[in-house]
Amino acid sequence: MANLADDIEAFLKRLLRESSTVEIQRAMLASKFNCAPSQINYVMTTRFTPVHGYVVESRRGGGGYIRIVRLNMEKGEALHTLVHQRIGQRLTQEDGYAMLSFLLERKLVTEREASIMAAALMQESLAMDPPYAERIRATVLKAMLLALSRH
Amino acid sequence: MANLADDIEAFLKRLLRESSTVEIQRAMLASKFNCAPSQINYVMTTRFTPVHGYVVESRRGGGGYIRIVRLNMEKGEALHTLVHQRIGQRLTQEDGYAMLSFLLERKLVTEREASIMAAALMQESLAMDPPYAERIRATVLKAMLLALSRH
DNA sequence: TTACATTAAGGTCAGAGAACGTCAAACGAA
DNA sequence: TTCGTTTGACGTTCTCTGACCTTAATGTAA
Repeated sequence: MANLADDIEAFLKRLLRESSTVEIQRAMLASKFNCAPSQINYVMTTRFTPVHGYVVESRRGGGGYIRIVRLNMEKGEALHTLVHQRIGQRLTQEDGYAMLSFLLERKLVTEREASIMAAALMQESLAMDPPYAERIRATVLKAMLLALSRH
Repeated sequence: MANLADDIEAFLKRLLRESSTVEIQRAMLASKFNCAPSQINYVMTTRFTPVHGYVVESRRGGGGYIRIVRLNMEKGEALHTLVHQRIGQRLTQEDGYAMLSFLLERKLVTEREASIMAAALMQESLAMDPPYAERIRATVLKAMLLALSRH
């Protein structure tokens, strides 16, 4: 117990109780805990994943940082249930749309938001052969923007 | 974290909220921020590209200048332009995110909406091998829902 | 007027520096 | 042994600078 990773986790979570976002510099934090900088990455990947309710963003280069964002679990409980229990490895378009109308009913998303997501899930947005990521992404974004322009 | 490029970007964008055109002298701006003149070019090429919604014109020699023009578009027009002119057959994550910040700056999307779209464009959402549509869609929807729970 | 020189801009590019990321190997407690 | 932890070497990305280049306006002498 009381190993380094746990200490760093505790330290960060204490900060995250104050505010929903914490921004640190990797080298700073590492020197504060007298460890290798890569230890910070280890803590991020083992303790601050979306499954744990956090999202980690970072930027390299001068002025770089690591930012941890605490997800709103209570408010997002339905969302987390969907993410972690209802959506498996695969998802059909119909099932996806069904979830969207569920989210709409519960007023967890606005109509605009639902239409954005529907666009991203459209068969036409995702079916590509060969499906290189950049091509798919272009199609997806176009679809989402077109969906927006209907409102 | 207080890097120069971000400061200069913020300074210029504040000016660009007042008027749609800003004209500066490179050396002036550089000395105002205590940096090398070429730093200004760096800011231009990384933050004020057409994808970000800006056009930069300049002239050398005596009386030279750098002029930044904010592309001013109505809502429908902006979306239409993005879809039909800025997004080609392929789209990198970087360019996609730049467009999202363009949409946010112009208040054409809310932060929630932008974060949904960012999620759909994430490399992790789209890079799958082999990328059958149903698998991609599952990843994409998970990502979008997680994005929602940040608000 | 022409031609050339000077001065006053901005442009480009390579390289250094500043962060963060990855991964395999070593370590260590249960 | 096993599995989570920890480190260090090496990689990638973003920022920033300085030397050198190009272009435009102006001044000057023939």
